[in-house]
Amino acid sequence: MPDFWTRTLVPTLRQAPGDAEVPSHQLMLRAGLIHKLGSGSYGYLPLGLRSLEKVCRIIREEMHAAGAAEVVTPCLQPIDLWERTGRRAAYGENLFVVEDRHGRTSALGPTAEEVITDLVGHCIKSYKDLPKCVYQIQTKFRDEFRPRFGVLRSREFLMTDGYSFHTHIEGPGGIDEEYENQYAAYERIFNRCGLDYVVVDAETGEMGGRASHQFTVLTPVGEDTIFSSDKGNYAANLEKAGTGTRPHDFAGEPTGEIEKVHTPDCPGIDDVQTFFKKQLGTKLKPQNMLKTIVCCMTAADDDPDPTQAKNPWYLLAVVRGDHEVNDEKLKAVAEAFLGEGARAGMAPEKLATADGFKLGFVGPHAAVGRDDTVVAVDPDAAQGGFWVTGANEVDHHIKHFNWQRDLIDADGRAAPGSGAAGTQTYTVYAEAYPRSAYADAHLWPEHAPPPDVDTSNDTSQPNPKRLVCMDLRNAIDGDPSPLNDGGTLKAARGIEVGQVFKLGRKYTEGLGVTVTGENNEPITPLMGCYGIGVNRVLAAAIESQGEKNQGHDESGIIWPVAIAPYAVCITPIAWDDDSQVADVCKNLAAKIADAGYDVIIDDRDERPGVKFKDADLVGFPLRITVGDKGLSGDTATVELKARDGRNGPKGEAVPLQDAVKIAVELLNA
RNA sequence: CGGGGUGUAGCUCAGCUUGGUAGAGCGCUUCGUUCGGGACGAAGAGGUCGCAUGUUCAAAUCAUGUCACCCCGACCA
Repeated sequence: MPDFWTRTLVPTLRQAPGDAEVPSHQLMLRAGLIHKLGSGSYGYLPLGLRSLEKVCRIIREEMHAAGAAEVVTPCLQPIDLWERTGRRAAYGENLFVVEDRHGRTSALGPTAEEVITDLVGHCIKSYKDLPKCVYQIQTKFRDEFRPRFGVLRSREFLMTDGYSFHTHIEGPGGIDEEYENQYAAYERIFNRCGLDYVVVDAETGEMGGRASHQFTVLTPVGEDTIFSSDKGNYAANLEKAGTGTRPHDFAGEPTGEIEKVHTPDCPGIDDVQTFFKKQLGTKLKPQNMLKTIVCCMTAADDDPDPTQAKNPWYLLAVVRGDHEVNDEKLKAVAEAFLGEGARAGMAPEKLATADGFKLGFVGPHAAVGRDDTVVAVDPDAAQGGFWVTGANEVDHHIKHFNWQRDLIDADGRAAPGSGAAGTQTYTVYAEAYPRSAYADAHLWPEHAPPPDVDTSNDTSQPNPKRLVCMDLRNAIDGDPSPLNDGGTLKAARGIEVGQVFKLGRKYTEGLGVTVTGENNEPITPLMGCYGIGVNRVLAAAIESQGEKNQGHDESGIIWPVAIAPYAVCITPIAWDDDSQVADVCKNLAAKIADAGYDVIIDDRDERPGVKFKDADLVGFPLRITVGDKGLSGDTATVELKARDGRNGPKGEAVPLQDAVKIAVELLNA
C-alpha cells in the first residue's frame, strides 16, 4: 500500500510566517515539515519526521558498524550528578532545572556525560570490560538565552550522543583509536546524508579534554565562524584558529611626546573613537588604538578565584583596537607562565580597581614597576607607529604610546642590558605560538613544545620574561595559516552538525568511576564523547548551497535522496480512484517500493500546477508525472523529473515499461 | 541579560498618528465553468483586534502594566 498525500498531513504554505528569516526555517515551515509551538520548540509533522527518522537510521547503522551499542538514558537527571562534576555551575542558566512535588531537584538533560558515566560505571568492573562505546539518540533540553533560526538553535532538540571508555590512550583499545573510529563513522554518516561539510579543529569548551573536531556545513546563516587555509590543509573554528607568524617590532621610534587627552566617560574603543571625532575633530581608527584587558592568571593547583588564590598574577592582554582577545589564547599565555592547566580570565572588577587599575583607561604601561603583572601583546599590537591607549588615569587616554620608551625602558626590570635600538632585549616566547601544541601534540608534530618558563616570583632580579609577544587574538580573514606554509586563512560561516571530543577523566573522576587493573590497582577510565545535532542535519542539508549540494532554490527544498521524506513523488494528473491513471500510479509505486525506495502518490483533487509546486516545495528528489496524455499514445509513457535539475531528467517522457528501471537508476546514482 | 521591534481571520498584512464598534490578498466552504506549472466567476464561513487595568458617552486606536514572539549583541548541538 503506497502512501497517499490525502492520508498524511502536509500543510504547505504559500507564504512563510513572518518570524522565520533563514531559508531552512522558512522552507521547513512552508513545506509542512515542522510546526512551532513556542520559542525554540518545534513539532515534527509526518514529512519532517520521516526525514528525521532517516537520519536516525543512518546514524544507527553507522554506529552499529562502528561497534557502538545503543542505550537510552532518562532526560530527567538528578541534579546531584551535575553538582558532583561541577557542571551545574558551569552550565549555569542553560540548564533546565525542575523541582518535583517533594522538592527534589532534577535537570532536564542538555547532554548526558554524567548519566552515561554513571550508567556505564555501574556496568564495568575490570579493565577487561574496556573499551566500551555506547550511544543514544535522545531529546535534549537547553534553556538557550536566545533560541533562533528555527530548529538550528532550539530549546529542545534531538541529539545523538556517544561515549567511549578506555584504560589507555594509544594503541589497540585506546581512546585515540576509538576517536579515529568515531571520526570515520561521522564522515560516513554525513556523507550518506549528502552534506557538504568540512572538519575543523575545535576547542573543547565546557567539555574539557584534549582534542576535538567539529563537522561543519558551510553556509552564510551559520552561527560558527571557521577559518580554513587556502592550501586546504588546515581548518579551525574561531575559538581555536591559530595564526601563522606575524612580524612584530617593539623597537619602533616614538611618533611624538606622550600627550594626555581628557576623554570623559569613554572607557571603550568605540567611545574613544567617537569622542575624538566629535569633540576633537580628529579621525582616530581603532587599529591605531591599543586595547588592554586586565586579566588574572592562576595556576592549576591554585584557587581559580583570583580573590581567593594564593599566588594570582595580573595579565595585561594587549591587542589592537579592532581585534578581539581570544580566551583560549589567553589561557595559553597563562599556561606558558604558570604551567599546564593554568587559567586566565577577566580580572574581577573590584580586585583590579583595588589594585590600582583604572578599568577602561588601562594602558600597557600600567605594568611598569609592578611585580605581579605580565604583559602579553599580540604581534599586531607589538608594533611601532602611532598608538592611542589608556592613560592609567580615569577619563584619560594618551597619544604616541611607544613600546620601547614607555614600557620596556620605563620598566628597568624588563630590559636588562638594553642597548642599541632595535635589539630585542625582551623575550619573545613564541610569536603566534600554535595553541594546538598544548592541546594535542600529535596533531602538530612540526611544532616544538612550549619553551621553559621562568615562573619564579623573585622580583629582586630583572625578569625579562614578563613581556611576551604571542598570538592573542581571534583570527581574521586573511591571516597567515598557523602551519606557516604560505597559506592564507579564509573566514566562512558554518553550522556545526557534529563534534567529537577526547574528554579525558573529568567525568569518571568526578563521579568516582574506576575499574580494577591487571595488578588490582584502580584505574579511572578515559572517556571520548561524540555528538550529532540530528535536527541540524536536516536544516543544514536544506541550508547548504555548496558546489556539490544545493539544498534549496527559489522553488523550495532539494533533498538528498537518502534523507528526503519520500524519494519519489508520483503526480497523477486528474486523480480518480478507479481510473487507468490511478492503476498506473499504484503499480509504479509498488515496483519502486520493491526496489527499496519510498513513494508518495499525490492523489489530491488539485490542479496539476498546484501539485507540481507543492512537490517542488517539499523537494522530493524524483517526480513521476502520470497523465492520460502519456497513457493514451501508442506506447504508454510517463514523465520523470529530477528535483535538482542540474543533473537528471527535466520532465522527459519515458516508456512506462522502463520507468521504474530508469527511476531506480537515477536514485541509485 | 542589554538594545531594537511586533502582537488585528489559518498565512501575509492594512487600519492606530487625528478614538465612532473590523478590512484586503492568499487559504477555507458551496455551486458552476475549468483542469499538463499555484485557474475563473458567483455566493459564503471565519476575528471578545495578545491579556489586564485605566481615561472616555465611546478604545484595535490613547495611557499604564503584563504576557508572548522576532531581530541585533554576549553564550552554544
